[in-house]
Amino acid sequence: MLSQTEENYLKAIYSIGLSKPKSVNTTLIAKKMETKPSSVTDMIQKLAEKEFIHYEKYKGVSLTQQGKKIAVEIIRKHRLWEVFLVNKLHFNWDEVHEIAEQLEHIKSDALISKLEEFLDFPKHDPHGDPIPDENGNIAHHKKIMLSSVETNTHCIVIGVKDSSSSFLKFLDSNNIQLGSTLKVISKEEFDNSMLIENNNISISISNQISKNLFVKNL
Amino acid sequence: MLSQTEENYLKAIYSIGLSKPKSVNTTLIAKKMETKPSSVTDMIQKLAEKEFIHYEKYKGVSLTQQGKKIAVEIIRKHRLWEVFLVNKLHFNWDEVHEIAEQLEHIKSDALISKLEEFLDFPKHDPHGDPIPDENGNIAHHKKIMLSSVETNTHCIVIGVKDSSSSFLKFLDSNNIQLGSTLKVISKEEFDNSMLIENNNISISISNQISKNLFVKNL
DNA sequence: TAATAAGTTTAGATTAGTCTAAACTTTTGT
DNA sequence: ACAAAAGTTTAGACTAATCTAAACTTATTA
Ligand SMILES: [Mn+2]
Ligand SMILES: [Mn+2]
Ligand SMILES: [Mn+2]
Ligand SMILES: [Mn+2]
Repeated sequence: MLSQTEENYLKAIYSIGLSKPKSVNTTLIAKKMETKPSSVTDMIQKLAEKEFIHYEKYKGVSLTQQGKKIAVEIIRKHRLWEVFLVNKLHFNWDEVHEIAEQLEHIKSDALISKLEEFLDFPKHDPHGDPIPDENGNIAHHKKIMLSSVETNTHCIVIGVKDSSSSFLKFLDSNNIQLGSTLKVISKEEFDNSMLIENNNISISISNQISKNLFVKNL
Repeated sequence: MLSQTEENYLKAIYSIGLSKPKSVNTTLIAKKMETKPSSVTDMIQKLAEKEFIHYEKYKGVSLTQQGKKIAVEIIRKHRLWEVFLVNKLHFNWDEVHEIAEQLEHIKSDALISKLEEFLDFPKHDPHGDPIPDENGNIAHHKKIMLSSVETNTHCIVIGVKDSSSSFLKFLDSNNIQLGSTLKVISKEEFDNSMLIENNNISISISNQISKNLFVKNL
């Protein structure tokens, strides 16, 4: 049975791998895990030994089939628990990540399958990220950033890229949620900020923000 | 912050202390924790150092105020999670202990208070054990064993002493739940077995069983 | 009450996860 | 192309939790 730490490393390697198609290296893992590169080296040697990752000295790592399976299972659990925390316990979407970070390590297949049923087989977590099914399949629908939406077009918010509490609180304070319909009023060429309309209220949004909001066309 | 292991030790010391009013000694803790006495000695020295227990070499241990507070908090979390698993996820009462053993270590005060509210402030876990309130107060109502109920008397099942899966499954197979009304038909002096009636069906019950069922008078 | 048994602690290892400092390899930029 | 910078690994140390074997203390009982 894997330790929590090992599970967290596999998850970190998986998620770095998604955004960085080049090799997942020691420094990136260290940053993600908030630890030192030397600690990472120790751990990846152990994980390679156990055949959860491919590893060649100085060349970075990638997940094996086994390793990927486990990473996705942890992500599935993490996201289901986040749905529970928001939908059932009424946590705000910026408060759930830390707790899910712990809950994702509870070991019980029966628990997660009953939880999924209790939640009515949700397809997305509270930040719009897809929930893998019990076989590890993830529905990756392609993500359009709000920043690339044409002027005078309507769109619906379907996810956030950055789930930091500060970003989510900013969205809350502007009444932007998953499902909100936004209209792009104008774009400022100088700094790529944009003026958008939400609930008949116009808001000015920096490029920093609009790059972190995923939308779909209405 | 306490480790899971430290929390489990404090809980074990607390629960041994309830049944054994004499000193809680190394061997008993080792048995409960399924570990060796030498490991227990190491741990109790650490817990004494941190002032969670009183400890005198060769004389056993007892919880300090701080230690007791933590033990009760863990028990509160354990029992609330058990209620969640049975009432919301529809686990059977014999399946929840192991999972709650993990869930009880999740660190989040907000989580447990929202969970408690979600469950509608339950007073008892699925085995009839009282759930401590957020201040650590436990309602210990005195427990009558079925074995000591008079012949021809009705009573209601309010708890089980032994929550082992095998005992709970036995009760299931005889349709005995918390809240079941039982009538004592007769007692056998020879082996202290008794004949009882449940849902108009009579069942013969060994003393082993009747000593592990808590009831209240109807 | 003194020998034996039972229970407890210590000494010395082991494994997991982490760290710093030093050594080593790869990449980058003249 | 080669020196400096950046990145990675190793060596050695530390803490937490566990173990076995040996030493020690307390309880039992003849
Ligand atoms: Mn999350
Ligand atoms: Mn985690
Ligand atoms: Mn339990
Ligand atoms: Mn536990």
